[in-house]
This record gives sequence, structure tokens and C-alpha cells, in this order.
Amino acid sequence: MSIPALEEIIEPNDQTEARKASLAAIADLVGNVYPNKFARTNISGGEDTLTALKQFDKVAEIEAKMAEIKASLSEGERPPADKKDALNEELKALGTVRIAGRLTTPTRGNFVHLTDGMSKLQVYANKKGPLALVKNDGADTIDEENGWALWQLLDHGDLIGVEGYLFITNTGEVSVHVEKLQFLAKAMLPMPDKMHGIADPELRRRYRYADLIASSLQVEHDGLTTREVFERRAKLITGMRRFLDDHGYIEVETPMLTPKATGAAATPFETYHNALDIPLYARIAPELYLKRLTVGGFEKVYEINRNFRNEGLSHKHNPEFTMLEFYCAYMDVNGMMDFCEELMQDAVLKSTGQLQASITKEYAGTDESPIIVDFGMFERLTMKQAIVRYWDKLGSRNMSRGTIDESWLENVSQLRYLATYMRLKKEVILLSDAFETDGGLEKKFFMNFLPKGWNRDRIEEIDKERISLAEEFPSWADELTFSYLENHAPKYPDVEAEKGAIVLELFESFVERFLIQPTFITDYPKSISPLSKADPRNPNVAERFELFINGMEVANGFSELNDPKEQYERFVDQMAQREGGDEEAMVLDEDYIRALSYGMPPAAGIGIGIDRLVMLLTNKHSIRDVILFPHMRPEKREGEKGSEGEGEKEV
RNA sequence: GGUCCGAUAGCUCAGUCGGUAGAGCAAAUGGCUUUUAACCAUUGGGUCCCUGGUUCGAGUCCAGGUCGGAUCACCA
Repeated sequence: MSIPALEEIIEPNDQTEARKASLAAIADLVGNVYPNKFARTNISGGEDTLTALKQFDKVAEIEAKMAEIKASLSEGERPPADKKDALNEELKALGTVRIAGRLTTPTRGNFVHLTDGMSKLQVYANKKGPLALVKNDGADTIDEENGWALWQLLDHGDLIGVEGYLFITNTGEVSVHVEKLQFLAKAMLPMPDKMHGIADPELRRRYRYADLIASSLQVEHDGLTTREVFERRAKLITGMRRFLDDHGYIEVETPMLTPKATGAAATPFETYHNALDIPLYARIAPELYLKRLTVGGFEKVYEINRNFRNEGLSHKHNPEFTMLEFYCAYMDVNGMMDFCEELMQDAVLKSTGQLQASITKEYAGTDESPIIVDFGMFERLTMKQAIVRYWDKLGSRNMSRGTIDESWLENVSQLRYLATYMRLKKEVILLSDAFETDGGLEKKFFMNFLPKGWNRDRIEEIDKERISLAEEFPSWADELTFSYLENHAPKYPDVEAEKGAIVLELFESFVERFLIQPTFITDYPKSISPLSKADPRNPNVAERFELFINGMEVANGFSELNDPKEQYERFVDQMAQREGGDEEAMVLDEDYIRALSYGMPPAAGIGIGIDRLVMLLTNKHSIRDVILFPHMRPEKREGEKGSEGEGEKEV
């Protein structure tokens, strides 16, 4: 691997060359251009960051007074000198301030703005002085002559420290009048566009640091600056942490590198420990470790951290994602839903200040008006109730057997029919288009699964004449269902497993996307929930829920299975499915069975996808916009080419 | 992996029917010096993503590729 030259990393252009030149000139004036520190003052009570000064009561008070004076003036009229002078006396009496920050405006003229990333504060320098520069020679030697010279060499984006006094301008903005100027660091690259920031989403994510600089210029993308997105994220997480702490939970950290990847159905990242000579896996879920801790007596325990899954990327999936997972002894799934609701409402309120989140683009992309997600009310539906409720939304009016109701979902024959219909529908055409072209769909239905003795040509003919196939052949559905099941249907160990699988498939395919408002879906098939207890009233149903918001799964919780024997058997089933080719089936964890054998209290647990929740609260449609450094393909450097030797001809 | 869309100056973007490569910002030089989104004047700045094709002539049309975005499938 060749080591790239500095010029390949920071490609020279007129901008960088100009900055190089100004840096050299600055070095002549100040010596070291990358000094080690700058001490800020504390007139505002703490360290004077720009934000602290902006928010300092006295400063706000004087700005308010000036605003009042200005309100009494006509357009373009300057405030009376005596009144302004009085305010400036008050400001000057506050004493000398020393502040530091990045130049957010080009440096032509007397005024520039400095930013600390959050706020901007105006800074003023006068050519006639007194304007000194502070040399970076370790002794802070003062050079009375060259302050203005240094001021003129500054570039947009440079970091400087200034010492001076506060004053207010005619337009009513409190500013610092610079008396001493110290150079702190150079921006060798030009700043992002001051109006648009970085527009290309790829570059925003790759060069997040520059994207964040644009935030300090108040550049917004879809309503929030990038910095605000991550401030909300931080507040949400702190809020959740505080809520859990206040309710007696203890925060722990469990292994990220594990000898077994289990606790969820997912493909792990694999790595290798040289000294131990064993493979290790990046964890796909902390679940089994946290439940070991409930065995050990941590009755309420949580972890907020990353999980890693070696699967596809999408607007909803990053290879590493943050999950809050917690467990509470002696609680069941219903208690957990109550608690989850409280926790989320509290955290959402702390993060955004309100319980409603506005989302401007609907999941299905059909409606332009924003959706308001209301965290004030969480609905609870069984999976079957949800299917019946939302089936109509699909406009599946042409079901040959009529309209579905909940009894269909108990009847294996009806379920098989629905499964056939659904699988073909998915195969044929994008979901959103499918219902525009029911005739075509039905035709494809026939073509793919033509029972014996049916004539292809006849079907083509009927289609040409645009006669509804369902009308022509009222019994088509049963014929096809039968044919499909004979030849194409997946095999299930028993009828209950088949029913469960089909109900889940119907739910995932057709219903999820319509769950916009917070909705707990309950009654998951036990067969797909190997770590969950059965419902005491129905052995085929797991005491499990998933929370859906805006069509996304945001949380997943259940009454935790704590019977070591049953857990062992469920793992064995999973291993059998693994043998059968299901790479995501769970792996048996012997030590976990041992832990359960010590006796685990009945408990409820939940995992909450933090990234997705942040997406909802910040109106972002891509998970990559709520992760500071999302996974990206490595940047490709262009192979070295001959230097640009094309002589430019004049004339 | 499928489908659709995109890539032009450091940045944000125009570029008509295929006929000399454009603007604003940023930069340089000079002026101005209590400005408020971007003061005034002048100047420099281009591998139009890559490769090939059609054509007298390609930023523009065609094919293939690279990278990215949206969306679908798997997954949380």
C-alpha cells in the first residue's frame, strides 16, 4: 500500500494556495501558528464561551434596552449618541473579555463573527487601533504595531482568540471591540457555502466535521441544523438514562466481542482473537448477558450501546446501531408496555419539548402534507386485529372469497389462500402499484401457478378482452391455492406453525407500513420468539410486543423465558432451523442455560432502537442522518495521473 | 441484487435544438471602514465522473462502467 502524499489528501487549488500564503505571512508575524492554549475570561460566571457571553443576563439586558430605543426610531435613523454611550459605559464596566472561536464570515472589513459551534458573536477591529497582536512565542509578547496586519491576513474559517471590551453597535448587536488579537489555528480548506452548507448528502456524512461547521452558520437541512439533530439525540439518550436511573435501574456494559453471536436473529460480524486462537463475533444483541445479570440480582438493569449486524444497508439500517435494552424483574409484558410508554413520553419531551413529532414525508410517499406522530397516545392491537383493520387500506377489494375478518386468520384454508395471494402479489409488482392493475395481477397469478389442464392461450385471450378473470372463473382462487400449495408453498412442521408464519407474513408485508401512530402490536407467534414466554391463555402465542411508529419497528419486548429446560428446547429447535439453512436462527448458548438454572426471576425486557427514534424526532428519513459517522464505502483515491502539464496558451 | 434519479469552477447551481463553458458565493488585487444574507471595482479559476460509440462537431445523443441518492426485497 502506497502512502499518499499530503497533496493527494489536500489537493492544491487556488483556495488552498492562497491560504498557504497567508499562513506563511502570519507565521512571520506571530511565530508558532498552532499555539497550545488560549485562556478565556469568566465575566459571565463560568468560562466565557461565545454562547455563555451571548446568554449572559447583563448582555441580554442591554440588547433589550437597545431594541427598545431602536423601536422608537424611524427607519434608517441612528440611535441617539447619548443613550448609546450610556449603554456602552455599562458594557465597558463589565471589564475585559477574552474569547475564542472560528471566523464564520469573510474577513473583509472591520466586522467578523466568531462561533463556538452554537452561537455567533460579532467582533470589531479598528485600523486606527489600538490593535495589538499577541505573539505565540510562549511569553505572549505584545506587538503593538502589527495587529491590523494580522487582521487582514485572516481567512474565513481561521480560529482566533481576542481580548477587548464589549460594546453595542448602532444596529443593536453586542460585539467585542478587539484590542489584542491572537492567532490560534488555520483553516487550510475553504469553509462550506455559507447559504447552503454542504448540499450533497454523501459529503455531509463523509465530512461531518464540515457539515457541523455549516451548522454554526445556521444552515438547515429539512428544518434542523445537523448540530441540532445530534443535540436532540443526546438529549433523548440522557433523558432515557435519567428516567431509568430515577426508577432504580442500574446501567451496565456487557461484552461487545463475544464467542457466540446470539440473542437475536441476525448475521454477525466475525473476527479473530490471535492469542486465544478463537473466532469472536461482534455482538448482535446484549440480551442474554443482561438476563444473566437479572439472575445475579440486578433486578432492574439496562445498557445503551451499539449492536452490530452484518446485513444490508438501507435508510433504516446501519451495520452498527444503538439500542437501549433493559430488563425488569417481576414485571410482565403488559407492565413493560406501560413503562415503555412512560419512558418514551418523558424522553421525547426532554428531547424536543413536545409530544408531537412532525414528519414531512409519508412512508409510502403518496402524501405531501406532514404527518403528526403523537407520542401522547399509544395504541395496542393484536397482530390479527391489525391485519383486519388495515386490510382495506390495501384496497384488496377483488378477493374472490369476499372480505376478510378475524375468523379468516384462525382458518388454515383461508390463511393459505391469503398467503398465496400475498406471495404472488409481492412477486408480481410493487405493492403500491399492485392494486391499480388487479386484472394483470390475476393474470400473472394464473400464469405462474397454472393448475393442470388449464389453457394458457385461453387466459391470454380473456386478458385481451379485459374480462375480469375472477368473474370468468369464480373458482380460480381455490384452484390456484391448491396448485400453489402442491408445488410452491414452504413446508411447516405443523399446522399451528404454518398459521403463525402466515399471519406474521401478512402482517409484515401488508400492515407494518400503515402503523403511523405509536402502536404496540401484541400476540406474536411463539415459533418466532425463542426467548419469550408463552401467553398463559394461549400456548401458541408469545407474550411479546413490538412498537411501530411511522411504519418502523422501534421497540421489541416480551415476558422473558426463564425456564432453562424450555429454553434449551427452543435453542435446539433454532439449531435445527439453522441446520435447515436458516442462517439467522439463534445459536445455543450453554452458559446461558446454566445461568437460567440458578433461577431467573420472572421478568420483562425490551429493546428500543435509538437511531430510529431519533429519526422520528428530527424528521430525518435516513438513519445515516442521525448517526454522526455512518458506514460509507471507502473513499476511492484516483490513481496518480500525469501532472497537468497542458501549457495554457495566451492570446 | 431490482427499478428510478443524479454527477458541470473550491461551494451552490444554470446550460435551450448537438455548434466558442455560464452565474452567484468563495479566492486574488485595489478601494471603503459601525457592517448585518453577499459594500464597490477589477482579475484568476474547468479532465463538464470514467471508457467507448454516433457525428464535420458531444457537457448535451447512444452503450458500458464508477460513485451517490431515493425506493423495493432481507433485517432492527
